Amino acid sequence: MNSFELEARVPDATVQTGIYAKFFHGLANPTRLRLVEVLLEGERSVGQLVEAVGAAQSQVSNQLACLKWCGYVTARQEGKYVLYRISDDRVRSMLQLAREIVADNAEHIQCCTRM
Amino acid sequence: MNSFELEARVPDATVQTGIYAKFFHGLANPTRLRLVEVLLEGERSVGQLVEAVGAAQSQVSNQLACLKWCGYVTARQEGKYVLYRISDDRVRSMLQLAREIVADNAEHIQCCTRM
DNA sequence: GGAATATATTTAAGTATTATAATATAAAAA
DNA sequence: TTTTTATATTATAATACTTAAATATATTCC
Repeated sequence: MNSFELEARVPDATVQTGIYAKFFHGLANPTRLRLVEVLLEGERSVGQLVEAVGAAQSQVSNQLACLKWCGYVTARQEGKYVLYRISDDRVRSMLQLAREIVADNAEHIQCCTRM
Repeated sequence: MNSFELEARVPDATVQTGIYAKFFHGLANPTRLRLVEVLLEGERSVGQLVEAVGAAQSQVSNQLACLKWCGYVTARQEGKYVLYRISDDRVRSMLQLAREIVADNAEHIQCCTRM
């Protein structure tokens, strides 16, 4: 039984929810979130991103691939460079909203020790 | 060396980013996201949530604990029930924004196979 | 107080993610 | 065409997450 057949047994709401969970998963990693933050300042090459986030080149490349799958970024080749940019500027609003929510609920937020 | 000492060596931006990454991680799981969606309709007991999302009681309880750590929900005891609710209604806006971004970038989004 | 119900915690096994290192590809420069 | 530079892919070991089952706690009802 493949994943399509599996999903057919699950209520629609649940399938849909899975897509958004994956979407949020894109931002659920410090390196990826940092990459998104840097890219919100403008288009960057992989090399520039490696320097900006201070992670290994292969990791940055892998995480960029993940962000691309999730639809956060798009890439274009420019000579020997590959330039990445944010696909949709509303990501900026989403991060801003998250910052506000976290700030205003600081007393409820602790360091997540489980899960 | 504990986590505080470790964090002291990392640039501030990175530490801050970690908090938001954890915050997004709260929504990066289908069961938790579904719980948040149900709770956006109103306060619910654990039992009601178990029925609504169709997961085991212990899992729901664990995921609720995670959402509580992340600051998404707060709980209060009401007799023998524990009632959960969304801490901040702006979570609704965040989910709506995510839906719009996903919808408008459908062509870039594929099923994330790596990471 | 004891049984029943509601919720929380713990444990363990299975699975997925992450970081690192090594290797591969592809464009540009020499 | 060889070398260099930029990026992508793959493999793997370490870690984290998820799920399910078992058990614990806490409240109400009898």
